[in-house]
Amino acid sequence: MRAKKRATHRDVAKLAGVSPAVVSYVINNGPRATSVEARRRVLEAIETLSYHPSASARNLRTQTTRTIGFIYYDYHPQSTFVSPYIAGVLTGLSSALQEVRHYMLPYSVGTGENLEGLNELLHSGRVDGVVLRLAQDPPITDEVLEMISSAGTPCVIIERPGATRFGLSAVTYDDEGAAFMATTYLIEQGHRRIAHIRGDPGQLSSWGRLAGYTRALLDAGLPFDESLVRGGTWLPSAGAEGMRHLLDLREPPTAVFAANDQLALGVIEVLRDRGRRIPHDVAVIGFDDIPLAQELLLPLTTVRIPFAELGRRAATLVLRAVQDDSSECITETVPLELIRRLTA
Amino acid sequence: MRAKKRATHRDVAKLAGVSPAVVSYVINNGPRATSVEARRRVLEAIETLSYHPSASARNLRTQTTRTIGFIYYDYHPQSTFVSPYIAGVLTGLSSALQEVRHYMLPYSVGTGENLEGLNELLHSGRVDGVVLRLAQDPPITDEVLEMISSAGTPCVIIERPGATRFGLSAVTYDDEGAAFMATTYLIEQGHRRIAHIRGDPGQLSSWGRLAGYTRALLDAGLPFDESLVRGGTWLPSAGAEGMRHLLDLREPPTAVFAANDQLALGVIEVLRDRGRRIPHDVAVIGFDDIPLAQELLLPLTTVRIPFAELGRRAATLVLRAVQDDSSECITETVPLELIRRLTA
DNA sequence: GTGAAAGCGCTAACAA
DNA sequence: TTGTTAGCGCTTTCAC
Repeated sequence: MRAKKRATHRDVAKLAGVSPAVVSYVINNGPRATSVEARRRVLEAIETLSYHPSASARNLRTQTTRTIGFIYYDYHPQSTFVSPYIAGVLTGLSSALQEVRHYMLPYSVGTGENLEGLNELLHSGRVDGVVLRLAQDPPITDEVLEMISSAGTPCVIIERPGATRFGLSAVTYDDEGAAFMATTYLIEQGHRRIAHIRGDPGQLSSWGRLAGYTRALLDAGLPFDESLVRGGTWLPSAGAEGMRHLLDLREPPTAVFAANDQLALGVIEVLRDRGRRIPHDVAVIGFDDIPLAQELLLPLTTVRIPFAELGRRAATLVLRAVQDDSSECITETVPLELIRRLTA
Repeated sequence: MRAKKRATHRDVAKLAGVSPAVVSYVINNGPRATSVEARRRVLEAIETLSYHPSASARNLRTQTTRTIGFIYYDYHPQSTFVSPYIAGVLTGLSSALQEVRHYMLPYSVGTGENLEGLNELLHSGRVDGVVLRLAQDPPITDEVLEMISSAGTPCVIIERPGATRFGLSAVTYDDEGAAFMATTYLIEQGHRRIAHIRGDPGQLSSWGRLAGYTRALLDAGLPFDESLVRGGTWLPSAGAEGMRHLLDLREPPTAVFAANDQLALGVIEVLRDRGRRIPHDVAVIGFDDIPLAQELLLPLTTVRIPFAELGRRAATLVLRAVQDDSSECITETVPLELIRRLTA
């Protein structure tokens, strides 16, 4: 059954009694006009033969593939896609591409041999362009950027501004501004002692969020109290430990701004164990808006990062760059939003 | 810069002073042997020209693409990849493919027009085979299966046994058996009143898990008490509501087997609010082992579904089917494991 | 062990 | 409006 050979455009042409060129004109609606009659016959022949153009032949002929690579850095080879961050981007990117009949080819880098594979991917013409989502720090980053830049493949970076050195477009967001917004919101609610659980100091986001928190305090004329800043990783356990320390303070905070939702989860667990009421005794704000945040018994107030939107915008930018070689490279910053739920 | 044309095998041949055929022999290590000297010169020329073979040309010539499609059903277009289920499969599948230098092309179905796109994907020769991960019930399923089957593309189904009607291989797991195992474990711990929070009755898993729970009770000579079965969706809220009812019973259960981890999360929140100690007063077991399960302050005892492993096995099967057209179709069942943590 | 040449299936330039 | 044909870059058969 699979032995039966697929029909080609020649078969269609023969059956329809036209030349192969006309078949192409009909399929592609151009670049030449066709008579109504010819068109009808071709369409009919296509139908009866259940003809589908060969993607490989088209790709070769047109030197284009309708495919965009999604290059991502592999933090945890065991569970890459499980991270809501990459997953969200992937969702937006793939659906945006699918809407315009393009395909997405995910490719993970992180190990040396994958890097060689990436080079091949970039140079083999398998993709028309790429979207990049790398971690913000590891040394691999520059190597990858260098590789992509020198391959000349149109590229858009997600979540990493300032790749301007390589002349690449980017879609990013403003950690500092959002942290400022979240903290200011707490202040407006009347809080005066506001703690911050920070993330991994090895990642830029962590610093941006800390900076926004600090600026909000200073702007409001509140003192910056170092003992109110805890944490140091992105995991719930750090949130829990941080909160325990904070509660043991002589003057505990009445509100906590956690650098991400996982930390906030840990914070909340401890508050519950200690019998504190949320948000009455202690208010909590997270960051990211992971899916679980709204499914909790006590839905989490948090700053939403619209990951899917990042992916969609990246799709638009990269497609534009593919189409118009001379399009200038720009950095888009998507606005972040405070999602008010029940914890603050 | 991007205007500069890429080198082709002819350029390499010319520079190395050999014929194009030899370049091919060297690149592919065959099918003909080459002299050491010729090989050296070709390799050198490749290096200096930084030549990379064109994927499109190869695909056309060899009628193969080193690409496997991953077709998935789009429950939530907004957050497809966020589901740990699809995400886990994707992780295993993509890394297994990448290891053998293949590519993965995710394609979401769920809307009518995507279905037409799927047909094109299958017939255009853009992929050598596909892996399918559909929901277990929606009507779209049969249509998709029919389409794939008639396209003759090698295909492996994930998480859905009994597609034997279409003669497709499958990788699946045993819900009933695992539920039996989990419940039996609770019985062995001395529990006599064990509740079950079930999932969405529209999905097969939900029934399998209920069946395993029931069988375990009967096997142990315990009565099946209908009032101990609650739930009806997969969401934490159903777990919470179910647990509230259970606690209000005249004789509340001492253990709960939740049909998935989200439900277990809801169960646990309620137990905490009501001041019950876990697992001392009430033991809780979940199902799935979502990433969060082990990050909780009280890590969750649960049945692990090795999603990444499902993906890896599917990769193996589909690659085999692609290579060997006549390979028979088989169903692999991956074993499920009880992960003992702190809630039971 | 190597070269010449055919041809994978398509698009588009050229000619009519 | 249509037919003819070259050629995208590669692999592989055939001839040497």
